[in-house]
Amino acid sequence: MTATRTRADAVRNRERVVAAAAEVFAEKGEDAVIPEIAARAGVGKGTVYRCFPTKDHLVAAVASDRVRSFEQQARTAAASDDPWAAFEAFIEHVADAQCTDRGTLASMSQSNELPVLVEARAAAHEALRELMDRAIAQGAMRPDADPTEVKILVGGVARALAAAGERDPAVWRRCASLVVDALRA
Amino acid sequence: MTATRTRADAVRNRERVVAAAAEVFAEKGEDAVIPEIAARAGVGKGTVYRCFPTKDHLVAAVASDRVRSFEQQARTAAASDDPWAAFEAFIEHVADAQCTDRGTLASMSQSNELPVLVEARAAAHEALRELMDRAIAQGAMRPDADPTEVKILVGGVARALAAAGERDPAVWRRCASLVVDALRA
Amino acid sequence: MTATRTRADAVRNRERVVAAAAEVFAEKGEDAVIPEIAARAGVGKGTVYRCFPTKDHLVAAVASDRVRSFEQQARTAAASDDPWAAFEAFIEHVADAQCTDRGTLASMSQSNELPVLVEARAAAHEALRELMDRAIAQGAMRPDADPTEVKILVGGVARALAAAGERDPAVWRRCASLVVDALRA
Amino acid sequence: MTATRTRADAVRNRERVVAAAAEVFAEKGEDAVIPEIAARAGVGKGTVYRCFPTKDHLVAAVASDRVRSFEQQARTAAASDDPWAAFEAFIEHVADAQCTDRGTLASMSQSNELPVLVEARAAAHEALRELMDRAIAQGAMRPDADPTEVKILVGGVARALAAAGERDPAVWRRCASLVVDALRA
DNA sequence: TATGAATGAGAATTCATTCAT
DNA sequence: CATGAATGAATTCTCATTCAT
Repeated sequence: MTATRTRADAVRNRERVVAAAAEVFAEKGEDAVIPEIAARAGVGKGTVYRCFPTKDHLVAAVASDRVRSFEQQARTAAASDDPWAAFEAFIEHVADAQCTDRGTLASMSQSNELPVLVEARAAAHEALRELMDRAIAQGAMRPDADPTEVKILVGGVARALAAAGERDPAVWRRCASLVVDALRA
Repeated sequence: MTATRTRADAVRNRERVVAAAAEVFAEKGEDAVIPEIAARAGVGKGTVYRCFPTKDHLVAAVASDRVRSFEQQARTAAASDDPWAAFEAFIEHVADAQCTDRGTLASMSQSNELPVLVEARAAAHEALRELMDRAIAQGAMRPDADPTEVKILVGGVARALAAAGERDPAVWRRCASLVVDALRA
Repeated sequence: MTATRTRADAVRNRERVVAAAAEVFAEKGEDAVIPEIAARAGVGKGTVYRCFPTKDHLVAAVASDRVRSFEQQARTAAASDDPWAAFEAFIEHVADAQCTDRGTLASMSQSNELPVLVEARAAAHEALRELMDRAIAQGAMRPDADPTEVKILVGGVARALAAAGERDPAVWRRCASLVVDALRA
Repeated sequence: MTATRTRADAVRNRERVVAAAAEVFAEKGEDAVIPEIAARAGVGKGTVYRCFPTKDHLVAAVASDRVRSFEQQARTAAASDDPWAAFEAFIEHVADAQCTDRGTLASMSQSNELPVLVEARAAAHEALRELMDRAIAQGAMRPDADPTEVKILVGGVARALAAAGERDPAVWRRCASLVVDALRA
């Protein structure tokens, strides 16, 4: 019971750290530093290292949170009556989310092979595969469409928009639309 | 004579530095360091700083060289009898070039706004616009195709493939093909 | 009753901490850290600090335990019928004990001047002096032999063997034998 | 020629760093830190790292300097007409030198296996072996005397004296005398 | 009282940039 | 001019110690 109380604080701090990290990664990308994350979270550096033994663990935690969220949305989309429409919406959502942080999270975590992130990626890949299989079965998506290439195109658009510093939502919406067009049956 | 000689040496040094930097950026990406570039060029660090006042100036020089090369190829393609076919070849070439250095140069220079690079980007943009205008006029490219989006898609594929550490040329060729498909009339 | 119970728990905790610390100091030497000692003792770090206000106090406690044990053995040896033989056995035992933990405890506590350790050292010194006085009186030990030098030689052999990472018992047995030879009448 | 001038400065700095390191190691032992060494040498931290890529390299440099000096003295002693007397003098000198820095350098470098130090140790070992072989041939040293044990005893005395904080030269002179006695034929 | 979360000073190390030679 | 030695700010990460629960 006493432990529960203490844990509550720790959980709150951990969440603050993750939230602050997400913010700082989004703003600074590769240049994000632990001291700023700690300051933004309102905790000491030591607390960050208590929650995440290395910076990579923190990156993995933030990135896998996002990837897990994509997975959930892909699963929901796959259960839709109109998988193709759900796929279109999914792509748009993913591009949107990745653009929000200027794509920096994706590039930061690219070489991160910590299990939590590796597993999240695999799960998301499976979910996307199922969604696409249904869209193909529906006859709306070209039969040779592959989840790997979708990830490359969508992730690439996010990265490129970030690189260009492009902020106009219309631009990425149009890019997402091109990706969708490329996959249409 | 002495001055000429000296000037010639300086030019040679500058070229060596740029060449060495291109190599090291391609290999090490963000982890490229000045000492290694200087060593690879066979000059002292001081010489690098004589040619380029900051590391960013060196990045801009290397990146703008590449962008200028793309510009030239776009201009040549625009002069082709079959602009659409030339466009397809151009896309493939650009993707290839960016994959060669694993996209690291692109990401390194993304936030670099030095004039030499800004101008090179603008010139390349114009050249690509002309190439695409001709392909559209030819009726082979969708009329609403925009150079901005092409750069985003192609640059994005290169970045994403680099991020994934994807080495298989077949993968990026297939991605490039999807991009082309998305732009076909 | 409650107070007694509590006191009993506290004593048990203190003993656990000391035992765990002795283990960890022996294994890790200077790299021993409080968190591991606490974990090994099955208590929280806070409990360690309740028992010992600083790490030095803990080191002093562990080291003085060992020194006190040496004192007891020296006293027993001094009461022997053959003090010289008892001295030889004592030297061997001490060298053995110090080698067991690779001499790390001795080096860790070398600059520790907390009273508990200072007093233990003084008591052990007295006990050794008595043992040696008897061996000298017996005519087996050189009359000018001094406890200070014995401690230096034996402690030194232990430290040096630890430093060399020497594990072969034959080596330190031979060194101990040289020390004994040097003291023989 | 120009290079020679520059090198002169660098050499001076390197020597300052080594000297400062020897001082700080002697005073602080394992607690010696690079910033203090740099400050004592009157250079920036970066300069220390320019001379020695890691702290271990610096430790190895300082320690091997000393070991090489011991080697030279052992070689000179081995060439003496009276090897036993030279051995006695050598032992006294070594104990003296090791006591000067409270033996801390010996313990710091114990686990350092950088080639410069490994080689210095091996050379010193050979020199000591030759000196002892001559003393044994002279009939003054016990025939079973072994360089390894001598190093253990002498190094041990130095360490133990350091540990005891013993400063009185008479004490270590007497200890050295005991070591010599133990080795006498 | 016991716990362990939080702290933050401080360590090793790196590297862009400056400047004496 | 070229060189590379020197600098020191900045980064990641550790751990003794404190203190809220």
